[in-house]
Amino acid sequence: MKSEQVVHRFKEKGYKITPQRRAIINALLLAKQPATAGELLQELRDLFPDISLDTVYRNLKLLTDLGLLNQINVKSGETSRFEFSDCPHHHHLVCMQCGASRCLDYCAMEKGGLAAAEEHGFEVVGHVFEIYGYCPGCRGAN
Amino acid sequence: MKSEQVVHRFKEKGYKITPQRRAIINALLLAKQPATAGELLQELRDLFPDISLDTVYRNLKLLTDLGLLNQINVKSGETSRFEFSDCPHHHHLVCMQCGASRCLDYCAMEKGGLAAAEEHGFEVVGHVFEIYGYCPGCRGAN
DNA sequence: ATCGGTGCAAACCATTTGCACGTTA
DNA sequence: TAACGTGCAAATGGTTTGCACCGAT
Repeated sequence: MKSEQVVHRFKEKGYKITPQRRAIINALLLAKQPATAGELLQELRDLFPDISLDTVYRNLKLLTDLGLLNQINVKSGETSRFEFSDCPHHHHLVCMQCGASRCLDYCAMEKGGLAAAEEHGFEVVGHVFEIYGYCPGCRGAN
Repeated sequence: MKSEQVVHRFKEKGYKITPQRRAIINALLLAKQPATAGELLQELRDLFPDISLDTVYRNLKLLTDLGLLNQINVKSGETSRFEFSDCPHHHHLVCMQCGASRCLDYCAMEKGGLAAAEEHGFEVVGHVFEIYGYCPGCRGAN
């Protein structure tokens, strides 16, 4: 997804485009892996020393509500990660040592999960599939 | 799983058995669905008006660390649910309306997820697979 | 000139922790 | 009686909200 497409979606909905918003979008687009609000704040501080964490959260929430971002929840109480949702549907490998989150082009739902859910009369809206473990760099390091 | 088995595991590990502990174990065993700390507190108050939420949390954590409970995380910031882990490995259907959590005898990992993860040199420790949507009772109610 | 967006500070909520006392083994 | 477990209160960490000002449209 390109920055301008996101900006366009914003204008379409009547939202204004601020420098902070552009910066948040760009930081997310440049991120090599799904990012946390805190990580984004760090990077954004370079350009906007005064940007606040609440602005980051507000915009992440807005982008998520617009359906542009996926929110990846790891554990209750742990921080969420965000990524653009336009990439082909996929899930993640989450490293328990370094916290890195790699994308995985395998979807559990496609392999029967959906059918299993609907057997129960459930109307499926979404799903989470996350694998925890240690990435190659961290294996055995602990 | 029976209450006495759990108690036995506790003693084995050198933990003491208190009335509160027994009550928490029983409340979890009786629960019709994975329970939250708050729900458990409510029920426990009948027997122990003075039991505190921290005691519930402490014991849920202990039981989880001993591998006796599964902790089901929904969203970051939302409360976790707990269930005994001795039932055959499975996942959940979580209703976004009423919060009910039904068990599902389908495991995404078994269908190829594990292989997909190991392709990346990842050492798999655990995984989460949760399906969100609306249960039969809540469909269309919103 | 509006009205939405921002920074700041304070509020919130689930969960955790420090401490002194009570209870189990 | 020696740990360990508990209740209480306070701390924590992620996230949200109220408010007054500022900036995009």
